[in-house]
Amino acid sequence: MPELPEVETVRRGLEPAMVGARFTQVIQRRPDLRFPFPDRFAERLEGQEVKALGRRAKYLLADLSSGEVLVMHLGMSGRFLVAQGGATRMPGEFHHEHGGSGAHDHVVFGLSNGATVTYNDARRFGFMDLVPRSGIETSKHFAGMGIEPLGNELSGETIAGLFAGKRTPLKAALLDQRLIAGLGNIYVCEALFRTGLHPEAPAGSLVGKKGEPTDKARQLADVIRDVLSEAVEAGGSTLRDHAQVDGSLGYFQHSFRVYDREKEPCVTPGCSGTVARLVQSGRSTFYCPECQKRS
DNA sequence: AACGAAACCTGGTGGC
DNA sequence: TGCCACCAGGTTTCGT
Repeated sequence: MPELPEVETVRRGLEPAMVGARFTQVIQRRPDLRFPFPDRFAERLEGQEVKALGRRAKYLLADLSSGEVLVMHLGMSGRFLVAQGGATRMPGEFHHEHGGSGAHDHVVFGLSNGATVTYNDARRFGFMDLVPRSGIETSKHFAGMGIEPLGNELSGETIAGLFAGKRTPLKAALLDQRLIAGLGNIYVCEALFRTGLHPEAPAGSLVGKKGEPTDKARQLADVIRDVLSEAVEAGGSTLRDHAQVDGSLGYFQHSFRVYDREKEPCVTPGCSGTVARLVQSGRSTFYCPECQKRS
């Protein structure tokens, strides 16, 4: 589910249920997800108040009164569902057979406000960790992480600095979380299409002779911000299941221009091209060969 | 150093 | 209908 817009959507959904509440009971149903849970995971959470819920790239960070931060990553299939306490469960809203709930509910957080937050992850590529707030920037998850694409750092200049001299394809450079952190396969495809850049063009081709950004580099920075913002606004993208913590759907998938549109006509007005698919470092890239020329 | 492929796991789908 | 190969929003690890 999760690139940056989906994670941000989850954060916004979890915030009212978690912030200001204490963990009253934490049920951890297995010893590991992608990685082992930290020692005494449930005990270190129980009794702690969630002071704030933040996001960095594709990570969720719950600030705890203990001074620790609950770090959560959703991997490919991680989902959260919030059930409000007290209220009778809405029949069929979620917890139905294929709703992503039940078989792969790995963690259940009971909160002092009566809410129940369930983490479900069929493929278990997600993980959770507890790290001290102080020094979180240098903790293993965040040391070396790239810039936040919705933050102030992203610009043509920073892209030029990050991509200078790189022969690696633009697609790979944009997926590299050490450079820009938060983009994934969908939004990279969409951003390259909107900018009219070929996914196999070398990253360094966005940098001028004196290290200055090309026009395309500046345009790409704007496009990345736009596409991510629009997706957040739409509640993320829903590919196989709900995107939001109340079981509702994101709808940005309806705004995809190239992603998963192989063989469909290019949406650019007047373009007679057809969306093509290629595989780069093991992942599908969708693009329009007419609009996105190697430069 | 830099790159790509494979690995991790389960489930859905499309083609026969 | 049934089976199976292939594909999936991510990241780490292992070979070149």
